[in-house]
Amino acid sequence: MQNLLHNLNPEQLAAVTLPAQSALILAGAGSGKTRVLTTRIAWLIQTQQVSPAGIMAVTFTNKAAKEMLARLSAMLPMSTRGMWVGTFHGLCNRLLRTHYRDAALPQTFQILDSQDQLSVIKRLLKANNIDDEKYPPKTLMYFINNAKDQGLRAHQVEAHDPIERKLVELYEIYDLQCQREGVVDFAELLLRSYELLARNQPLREHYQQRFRHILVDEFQDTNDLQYNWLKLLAGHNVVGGGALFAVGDDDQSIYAFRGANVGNMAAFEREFRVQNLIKLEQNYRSHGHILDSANMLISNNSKRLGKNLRTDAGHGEPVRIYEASSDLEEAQWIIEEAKSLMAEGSARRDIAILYRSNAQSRVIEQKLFAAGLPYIVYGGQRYFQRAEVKHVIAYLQLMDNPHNDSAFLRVVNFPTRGIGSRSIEQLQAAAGQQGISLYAAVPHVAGKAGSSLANFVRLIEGARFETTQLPLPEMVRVVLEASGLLAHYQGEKDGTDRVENVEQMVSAATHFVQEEGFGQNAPAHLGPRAQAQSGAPIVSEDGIEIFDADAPLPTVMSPLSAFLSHASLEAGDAQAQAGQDALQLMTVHSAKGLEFDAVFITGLEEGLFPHESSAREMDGVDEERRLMYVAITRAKKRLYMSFTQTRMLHGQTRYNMKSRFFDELPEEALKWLSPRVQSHWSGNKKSAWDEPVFAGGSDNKIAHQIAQKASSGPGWRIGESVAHAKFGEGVIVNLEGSGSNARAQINFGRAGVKVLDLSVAKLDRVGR
DNA sequence: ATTTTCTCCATTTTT
DNA sequence: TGGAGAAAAT
Repeated sequence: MQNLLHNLNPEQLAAVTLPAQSALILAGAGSGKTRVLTTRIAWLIQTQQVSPAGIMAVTFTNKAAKEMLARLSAMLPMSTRGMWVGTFHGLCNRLLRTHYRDAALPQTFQILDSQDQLSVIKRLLKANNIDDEKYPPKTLMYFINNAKDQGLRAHQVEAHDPIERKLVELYEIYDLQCQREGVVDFAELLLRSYELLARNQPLREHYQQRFRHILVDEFQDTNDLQYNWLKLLAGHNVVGGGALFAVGDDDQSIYAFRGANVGNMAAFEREFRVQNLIKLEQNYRSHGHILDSANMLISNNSKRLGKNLRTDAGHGEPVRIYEASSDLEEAQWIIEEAKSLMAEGSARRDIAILYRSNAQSRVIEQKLFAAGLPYIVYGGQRYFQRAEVKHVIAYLQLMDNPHNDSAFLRVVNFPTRGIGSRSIEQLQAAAGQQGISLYAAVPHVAGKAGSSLANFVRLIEGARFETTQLPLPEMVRVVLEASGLLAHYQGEKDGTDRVENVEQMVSAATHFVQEEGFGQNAPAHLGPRAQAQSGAPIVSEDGIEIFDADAPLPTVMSPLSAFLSHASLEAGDAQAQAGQDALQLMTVHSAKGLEFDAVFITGLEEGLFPHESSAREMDGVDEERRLMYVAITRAKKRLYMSFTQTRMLHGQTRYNMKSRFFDELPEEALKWLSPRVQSHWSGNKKSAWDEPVFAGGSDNKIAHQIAQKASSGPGWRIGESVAHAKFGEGVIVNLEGSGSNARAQINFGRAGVKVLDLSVAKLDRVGR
């Protein structure tokens, strides 16, 4: 106990030991948020305020959930059995598996990932003869997910025009189709379990009674449906409801584009009448100059809950800023700097190179490759998303739930077995007419097509009966053989990677069975669920079936069903070599939650960061600023920022101005490394700007004035920076005409792109 | 049934 | 510019 609270700062201690009421913890970057969350749980249990079974902890990613669980089991002497720790989707899946009947789902319902969902939608559009030019599948998918994220079923969505009315209609058909197939998409997991709790009073009360403490991480990322789900579970406005402990940082809200609503923080404070708002402002990560930069930048946002990070570490190194002439030169500079950092003793894995959009990584990768430096790019394809792995999964899905049409179509003719598009069309017609699945429609197709389809059905049935008694990994092994997948990839040239990936499914299954305790002979120490005896449903006084909420999943779910959920909900790691000692390349978004000794923030140009499309969105630039805030606060000791004059984008050279965010940083914390870089289009190699002029703050302004006086006059060139009285600073993007007809197309960034008559417009040269 | 050619697109991402 | 996905050609 003493041990537990040892080394917490006063704010952290206050948060950990709050009374059992709903509370909001505003936790700044690097303020020990996860530590507070886990210590709170441990403290509640150790002081006997609640048993592990009374606790639910919700996260957004599996990684966060795993980390929390790992830290908890290190902290607590007892088992974490009965505690519900997981992602929103994972916990909803658990709820729906346990109460599948009440949720009107088949026991073996399967989870569609985004890929599968899109394929269902494409199929649906085709089956209903909808013009996919007018209704692009992606648009419909976005429409459906958006509605579900707001908790709305098709009939609850208001349609304002004929297009929307059609989308609503298609949403309705989509849900019916999913129900027929026994599949649910990600948003459906949440909506279905929300509706389950909302409509089923005994069930709702059961869980409200049970979870005395619900703790939520990254609360600023919750969408409306997630917030309402939490409200329901926590028994908001219910006498004796549980306590909701929400931890978040409004300044790090960067997922509005996927439905996250920062407003949930303020709503929570108001609706739960939060007495205890605690701010964690002590930062344990970054040096002073870095933190000052972050603080000043974010102070430009309005609508903040308000927070200022502080550190006990000194100022540290200044933030270094570099202007490059091109994206290639920027990449080269990064490599030189990274090399010198490494020469000073930095490990490669402690250096991160961040960018706003994925496309920016290419140039950097090329230069890194040429320099022979090892690197890892985050993001990309996950293990369970790979085509060959999805094929294996499709066979397994059909064995568990043959009505999954997506799975059926994926493998009915893979490896090829003479079932062409004509046969499939026939089958789809039959299935559509009867309102049944493709699998069920097979007997309705006559002729040669019918018999090859029947053979496929026999293959699936055979595999199922053969493997009913087998442990999961052996089941997978049989499927690899029986499906012909393994042979197919073995016979493929350059197929070694695929053979490897496909065979790895067996070890993935082995690993899963051990981890989750599904094996009959799983040793008792392996996991809480392994120790449980098979539990029978408990029937409440109302006669409603309430399973023992601690019932191990094996009692409600077959190992295969569980494994398939796992494959959908935990796509696996994208980068196999993660953790290796290599430079870390990633988008700013994926850097959230991570920290590095040294960080490069690249491409800080108007239009790129902040991104131009953010200008169109409500509070878009504020969100970009929060993104920049996240980027800055990743750095512990060294922070570099760079921008370029020219950049290749979509096959065209673009001339950009430096990001407005530079104007929002404290000058005393910055060190400008380069003068205005010698422009490659200028013949004059010996300009005044070859010498470093910008040592920092005040010098900068003086240099700026001198530059304007020294070089105003005609003879404009593309790429040159200019100043206009009304539009401010801009970059010449194009020149047209000559003499008195000469006009310049100028990108003024915030003011947009203007075409100005050079004989009329008063322009000044700018040396930044 | 596979390979080649064309067309389209282009923030950010987890589940 | 370059990658993915679809249509077209062998």
